[in-house]
Amino acid sequence: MPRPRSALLSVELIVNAALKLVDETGDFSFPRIARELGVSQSSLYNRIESREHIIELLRAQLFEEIPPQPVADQSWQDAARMLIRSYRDRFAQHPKLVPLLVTQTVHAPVVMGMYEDLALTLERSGLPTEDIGPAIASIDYFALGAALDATAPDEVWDPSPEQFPALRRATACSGTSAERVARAFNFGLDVLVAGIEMRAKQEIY
Amino acid sequence: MPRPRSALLSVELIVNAALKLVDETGDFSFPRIARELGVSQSSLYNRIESREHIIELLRAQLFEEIPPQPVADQSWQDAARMLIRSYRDRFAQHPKLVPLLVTQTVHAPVVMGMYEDLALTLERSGLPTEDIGPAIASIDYFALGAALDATAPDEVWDPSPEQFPALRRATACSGTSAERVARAFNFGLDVLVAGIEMRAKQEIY
DNA sequence: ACCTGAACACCGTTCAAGT
DNA sequence: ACCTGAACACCGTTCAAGT
Repeated sequence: MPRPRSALLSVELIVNAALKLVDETGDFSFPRIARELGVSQSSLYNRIESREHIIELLRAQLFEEIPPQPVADQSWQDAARMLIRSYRDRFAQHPKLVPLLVTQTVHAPVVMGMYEDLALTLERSGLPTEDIGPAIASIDYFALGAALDATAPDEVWDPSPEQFPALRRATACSGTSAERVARAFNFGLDVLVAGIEMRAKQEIY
Repeated sequence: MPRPRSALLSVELIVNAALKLVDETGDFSFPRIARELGVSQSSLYNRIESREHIIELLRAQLFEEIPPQPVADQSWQDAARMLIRSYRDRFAQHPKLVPLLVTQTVHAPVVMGMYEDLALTLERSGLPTEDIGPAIASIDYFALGAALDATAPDEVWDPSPEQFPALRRATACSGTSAERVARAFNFGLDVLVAGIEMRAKQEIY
């Protein structure tokens, strides 16, 4: 008797169903994945270990969808800008996934690859070795925060002008929420790269 | 017949119980708050509207525990550094609360007060008006990311040296997790302020 | 080896009922 | 006005039982 041609389930099917649910509803659950795949809830545990495991697989998925681009033949500034941008773009692909990712430590080796590229790039900047780690972390903080903000619902951020005049001036003509986030990201990216450049030149101590 | 001397419940009691549970376990729930206060779960809904409402009250609590310090009699650089630091310190007070806060939009007016101070400070830097919003957002991203990282469990971040040599060099002697985060925060803070200073001087475009 | 059904210990929220 | 108990529709995870 031949063994069954195809199993009902696979890690890939589970991850895809989870991602689809996240994109559509902002979250996933075992019951809903099982329903989506026409399978019982408990059978999922034959392929994956836990909810956290699924989240880790989703993170890896984010880095496998868009292959990393070679970056060695540019100035370190342009290379850094490119890496940070592509990091952000991965999150932008599935914005609703971001909140699920930020509270969990990274295990996926694919993600490490990007950190490695960033480390290599920052070494070219002339930044002292002990500053490379902090620089990577700072960039990570910034990109994560920006990704989280992009997730937030469009809210008319109108903070009672009479109480907060400077804030009103600052947010007066800031356009749509997406434009606001994009401008903030571009600004922060320039400022970070410029700041790192100064630090590398020892112009700040 | 006199009315009861004191109600069994108050918003303050609920918020304090929730914060205690978060500090101890990393989360709160209606059943556990109710048990803590010796009260039925459904009675909580007489004082608060939803789980999200409690989270918003916890955020406000974070800003009321430490009163904001006056900041007008310093250089804008020192003032900015101070504001960003105190922002981060609020999170550090209750690290396990941070993951609950980052995925929810801000409503608390207390928080707006800090943004207003930051806006006033950045105006003094000479930054063009249209850059103030992006600057505040970038700082917010950075501080939030740093706070999230401080929450993460101490993990020996040892990424198989042979695969990621630059990453290994960067993280070689980075000490404890708390030290690592502190160094990253200090580095990023300097870099951000220096970058904003350059931008204000039109030295970058 | 893989899948199912039932069970367990949790959630947030609502609502009729009591005082 | 405030509190309770019961109910509802959800969770993640385990495990004996089937094939």
